[in-house]
Amino acid sequence: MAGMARATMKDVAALAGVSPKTVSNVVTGTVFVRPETVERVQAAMAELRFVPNLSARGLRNGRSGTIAVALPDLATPFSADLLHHIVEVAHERGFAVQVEETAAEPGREEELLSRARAHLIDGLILNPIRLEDSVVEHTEHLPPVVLIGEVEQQLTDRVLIDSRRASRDIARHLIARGARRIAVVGGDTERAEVATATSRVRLAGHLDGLAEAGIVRDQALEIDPFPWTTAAGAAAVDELIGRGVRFDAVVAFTDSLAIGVLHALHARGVRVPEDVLVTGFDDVELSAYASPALTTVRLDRRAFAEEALRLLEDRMSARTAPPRAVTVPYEIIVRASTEV
Amino acid sequence: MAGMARATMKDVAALAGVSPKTVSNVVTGTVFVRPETVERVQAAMAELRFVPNLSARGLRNGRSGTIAVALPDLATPFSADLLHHIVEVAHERGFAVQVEETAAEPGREEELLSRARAHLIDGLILNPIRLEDSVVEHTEHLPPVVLIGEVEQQLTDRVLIDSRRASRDIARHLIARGARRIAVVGGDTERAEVATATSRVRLAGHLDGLAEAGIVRDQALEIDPFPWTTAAGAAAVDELIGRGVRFDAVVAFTDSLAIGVLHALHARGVRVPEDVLVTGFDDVELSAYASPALTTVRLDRRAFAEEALRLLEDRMSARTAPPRAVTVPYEIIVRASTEV
DNA sequence: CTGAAAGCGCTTACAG
DNA sequence: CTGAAAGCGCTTACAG
Repeated sequence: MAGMARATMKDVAALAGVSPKTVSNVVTGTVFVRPETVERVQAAMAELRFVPNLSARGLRNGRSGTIAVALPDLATPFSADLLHHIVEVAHERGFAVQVEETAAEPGREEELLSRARAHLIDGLILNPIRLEDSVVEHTEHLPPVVLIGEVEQQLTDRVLIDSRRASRDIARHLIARGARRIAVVGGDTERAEVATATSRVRLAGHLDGLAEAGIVRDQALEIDPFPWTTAAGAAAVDELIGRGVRFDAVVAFTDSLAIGVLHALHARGVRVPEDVLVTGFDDVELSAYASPALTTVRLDRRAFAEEALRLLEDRMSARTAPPRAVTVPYEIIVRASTEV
Repeated sequence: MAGMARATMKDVAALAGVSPKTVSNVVTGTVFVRPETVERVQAAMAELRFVPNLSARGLRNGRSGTIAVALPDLATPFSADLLHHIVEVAHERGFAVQVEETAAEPGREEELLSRARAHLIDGLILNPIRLEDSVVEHTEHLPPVVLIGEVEQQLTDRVLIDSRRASRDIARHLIARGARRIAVVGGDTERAEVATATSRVRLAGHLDGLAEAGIVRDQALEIDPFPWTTAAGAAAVDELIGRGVRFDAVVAFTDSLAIGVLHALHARGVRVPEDVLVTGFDDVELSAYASPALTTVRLDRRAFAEEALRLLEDRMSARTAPPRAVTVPYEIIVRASTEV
């Protein structure tokens, strides 16, 4: 706004012949003001094109009306759709949304948390990927934080899906269709130490499913590429085949990975679902349009966004209440990629 | 931050035994301060966990350090990837990014522009879809605005691709491969009045290509679904086939549409590229992994983001300079969907 | 129902 | 190189 002569409440007050306080009352609408006064003030605001200075309001109120959303990679279809819903819900509730991306550099989550207080933010919705529990521990120095996704600690409000159970359900689904050697793209027991929470939780669920069915785990079937892009999904299949590993199904831990898997199998002349079954996770829009259409796990992303915002707003008004967890339901969507 | 006893510069000054001014000098780094003083101040800041209040700074400076990015639909793979790059570049240059979505409601672009001054924003990157020129006209009441995409007016800084030429090149490519009856998904001459600028510009380029080759336009081949989702692309093909229209190629104005087109053709037993050639626009990550892989138009989205930010920063420091246009190059990527 | 005063936490001239 | 004062534009008690 540099260089522009913005009108202030004082200007509006002068033009309308009232005090700045009255203008403030009209703008915020918290106090009753006589209708003819309101009208005069509004006319003056219109004439001067008055827009309240939110920095000043923020300084005074200690609130900016902005929340931040931090996601690992904004370019991922899943993240993009989630952001879309969060922006929509936030808009309905009067919040602006600031975005941050955390996957690019290792220290970005910590940096973000430490800067969060500075950045005019009333709250933060964070989908953690490498976040150490320790960082979340000193919450008293942070604005309200809601964690979303595969969250393992319990010190913060969080919105979850039961990924472990979903992943087990996928394993059951494949085993029921005859799969015995299920490759896993996105999970690798040997690398569990450095893996993301998402990877660990989904792998655990998968292993639950194997164990139930009495199938012995074969770590040669597990591969966890980074990052979880479509290209990486395709490369993972090439790698497995290169290793000479036989498999009759592939579980991919995101749809983006799964679409790469489908592509690589197709390129090698492996038929899906006749030779190999394939599943994804997330149900992004394109999954229904993959060839063949992809069996996957759908969660209600709108509900996800709503719950996150609700927790955040509740936390803003009750800083010391005990942390809460909300679980959003999921659903296995069966499509052609596992329809034998 | 409500409820938290945040340390202020005054507190830091008191603890370090200096004046607030000195603390400010240390924080901003604009003035030389004696090293031992710097050290004392930094120790005090660390002890008190001091973080500057950006509302106060913004009020004082008239700058917030935040820019806004407004895109029609954040869930679109193309928008998501563009946002990813903008956030990355903005971060490098010290800006936070606020996002807005404009497609949801008709008046959202106007609303956004009118609120822009209020929302603590130093500048706005806007990908307009229905924006009336009139709105951009009173730029003196807005923060710096850079328009991106298919922009037809010249009153504002803008980053463009030459979509019209790219679309003509696609038509040439198809015609060179024998196509004569090219269906268009995303452009419809009859509906040009209500279409988006993207649709109009790309359709114009397509018609250029037909005209060059002496091919007579057939409006029965044109269809412009809304919104431009994958589902809509599939539906458009069904609609064309339902109309009984024959075609030997399909030009889709985004990759998302094109992937829907591929799916619908496959479902109907139409082979690509043997029976029908298909092209997209944008080169999103998945296009290389479609079946068959998609011929499309690639533009450098990182360059797009960089140019937009550069124009915005230039405009912040020179409000009255004449508006500039930067054109980002594109490239036709030929893949299996047109490889006969 | 409306006014006059004070203050949110910074930074920018103005002095020293 | 550092201090004391003033002010950015709001809103919140405090009076009337």
